[in-house]
Amino acid sequence: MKWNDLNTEACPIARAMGVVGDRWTLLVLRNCFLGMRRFDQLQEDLGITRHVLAERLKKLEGLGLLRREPYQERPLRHEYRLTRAGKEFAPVMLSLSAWAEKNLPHDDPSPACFVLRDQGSVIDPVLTDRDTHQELNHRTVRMIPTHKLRRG
Amino acid sequence: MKWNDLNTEACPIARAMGVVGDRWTLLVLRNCFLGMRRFDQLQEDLGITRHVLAERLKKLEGLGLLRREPYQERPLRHEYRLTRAGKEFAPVMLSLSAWAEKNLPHDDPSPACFVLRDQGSVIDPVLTDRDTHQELNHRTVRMIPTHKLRRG
DNA sequence: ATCAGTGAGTTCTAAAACAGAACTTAATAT
DNA sequence: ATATTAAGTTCTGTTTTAGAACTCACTGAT
Repeated sequence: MKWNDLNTEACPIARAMGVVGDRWTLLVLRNCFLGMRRFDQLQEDLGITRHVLAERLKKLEGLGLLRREPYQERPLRHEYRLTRAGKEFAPVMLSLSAWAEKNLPHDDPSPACFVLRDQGSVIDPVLTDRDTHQELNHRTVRMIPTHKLRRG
Repeated sequence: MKWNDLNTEACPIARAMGVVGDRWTLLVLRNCFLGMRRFDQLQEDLGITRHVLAERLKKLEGLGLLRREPYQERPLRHEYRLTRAGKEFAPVMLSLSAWAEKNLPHDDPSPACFVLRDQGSVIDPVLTDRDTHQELNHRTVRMIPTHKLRRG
């Protein structure tokens, strides 16, 4: 399994590792969710080197999570915006954040949080099954090789 | 922000990046969810170098997602098991996997999948709010700096 | 008692990725 | 002409990772 073609792996978790499995990418995405779109703003806020930021933005564009759009001409300048696929990453970000808040505790409060767009109230996320409405967690869910699926 | 003390960051997403933001860690966890516990089995299945695997297992143990337990004496041998915190990572794994299946498509079916423990049926995960039962996605959720929270 | 095998690592060298800083390019503003 | 801005690119040195070989404590067979 080679790092540079994880995107060709049949396992979705391996392909997902191709997205978040390196330094900085997850934080670039977080800042995009917070509304940042410009290279310099991302660079300054994250303290990432310009070299690596440029590489990550290209990667995220290539994977289809961000798209590069001109926001002015003369001089031509581009900004980065979340695509549909990028926006759909929100539930993952939310799950991950909730997991970390619970399981990697820290004294200070989180500097950012997720709220319901309408009510503005803080979210307590639960993963559920769309059909049965059961809560999905380690007690209710099992991971198995696909070939061991019953009737499938 | 230094890689080696991401765990001291106030932002849970930054701390989460300290867990999954490097090569292999996510796949080590996936294999643990699939029931693998032994060093050699993980090494062979993943094709990771022994050096890096040893380092990742130490990291995951240090973060509290795995614990190292003797499974025989003479010679003393240890295996790695998911802790409570490790098991609670399941919803993240599930969200991430579902996101990747949808947004990083691949021709072949996934070699592993999540099923309901009781029914054995394949899962269609939805993230919801525990209080309002609203579905949580980019249309219903917003990420904001904590200091901009209304009433709080 | 020797000798091959097992499981869980450790050690070595070379390649790749990353950090930190300086440089480039096209334009505007002074 | 000179400085400033935004979005990169290029350079050098350090850290991580890949790939292979080696170690260590035992077991079981010869």
